[in-house]
Amino acid sequence: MTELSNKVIHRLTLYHCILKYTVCKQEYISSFEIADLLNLDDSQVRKDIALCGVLGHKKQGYNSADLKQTIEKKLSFKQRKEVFIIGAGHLGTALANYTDFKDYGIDILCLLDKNPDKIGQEINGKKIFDLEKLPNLISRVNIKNIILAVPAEQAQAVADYAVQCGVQFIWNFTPSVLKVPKDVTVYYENIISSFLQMRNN
Amino acid sequence: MTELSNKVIHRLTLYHCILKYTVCKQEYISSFEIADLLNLDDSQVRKDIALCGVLGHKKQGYNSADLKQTIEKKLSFKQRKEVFIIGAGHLGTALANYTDFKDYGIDILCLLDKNPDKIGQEINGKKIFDLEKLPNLISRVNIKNIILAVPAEQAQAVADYAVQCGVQFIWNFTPSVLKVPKDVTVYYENIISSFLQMRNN
DNA sequence: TCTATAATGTGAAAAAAATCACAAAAGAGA
DNA sequence: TCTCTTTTGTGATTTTTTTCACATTATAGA
Repeated sequence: MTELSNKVIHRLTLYHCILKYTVCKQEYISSFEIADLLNLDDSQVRKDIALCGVLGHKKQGYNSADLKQTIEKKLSFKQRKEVFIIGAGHLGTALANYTDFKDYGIDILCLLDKNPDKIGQEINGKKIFDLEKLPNLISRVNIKNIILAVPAEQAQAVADYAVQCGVQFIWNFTPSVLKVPKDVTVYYENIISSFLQMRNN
Repeated sequence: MTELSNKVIHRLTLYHCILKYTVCKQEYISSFEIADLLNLDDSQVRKDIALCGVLGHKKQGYNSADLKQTIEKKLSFKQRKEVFIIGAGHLGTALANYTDFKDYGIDILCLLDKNPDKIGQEINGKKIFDLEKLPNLISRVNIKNIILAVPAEQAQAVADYAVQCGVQFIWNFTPSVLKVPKDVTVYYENIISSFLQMRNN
């Protein structure tokens, strides 16, 4: 079982998006159809699919249901990752409301915020706790993953606090680079960067 | 003036995030410092910076203010792109509230939605119009760019309508692949794909 | 049953990206 | 003033990714 590169994972995710909608409409899908929708080279699509171990059928293409399911397995949609969202502002709220997350293995346990008006409220069935409760929560459920969705100015300070509480993994939605110890992983989600790339093309 | 690749743009955006915070604290920053914060190779940082045309100083590094400003120029932060947000749900609302956008050249004109309860309301000073008004708006301001932030099930139908109204450019925040004519550009913003890449590392 | 063709699967080549390695030089400190 | 060190700038190399090209073959239709 080969490791997939990020590029391949990204494309497979897009193939899966296509399959979600075509699977009930067409039994087979060809590499040309997929390539055409995404402006890719068809041989690349075939190579990506080959990495998943799915075999196509000459003159027909790939079995949609089979391919969809295999991508899900290969990308481990069933494997769970539980996270706290820190920051219950607009972005944190949008993420907490993003119901698709669970289909891909993302479980949002609850939100944390410093704003007393927000503490105690619920978003999409998820409680908002006082940020001070983070150590309690971590020791109780032993989850050390957070989504950071606070204003950029507060990002470093909140990250420092989270790290101090034992957080090991930060999915950073703020447009800021975090200084963290070597054993803590930060993954940058940067909408601005996407935009600038987009504009450049 | 060389074209920058998407990878370079992505990294430059992150360097800029660092500079935003260090520029007032330290006059010079070295390729090693940047590389260390982002887990990159230092020579790569230097090559990226060289592409911007910024010269460093031996034994000191790069002038922070100069580098920051040059990145802004190179990535055209000042160049504006005006967009409508289609979908005033949680995601659309979060995006409309994302005040940083304007610093990077993104101007959100207004939102559009089909929900009568939302039409007429305002988010962060931006009006929510009836989606039916899209043709009027397009002809009035001649902006043909949209951010698509509707539920995935509706994405294709709404995209079809938008294309029919003359939209040329779609920044697609829904987890779905859109079938559009060849002259329409779709740019996929896929949080799920990021997550799956992240998990794989 | 036969044939034409549309699709796969995959080596080979090309292009792009990342890493390595090191000369050069500017500044710090003796 | 001299030396040592730190950091840049950049060729060369390696690795990764993409594209090209085509042999193969299963199926649809005659």
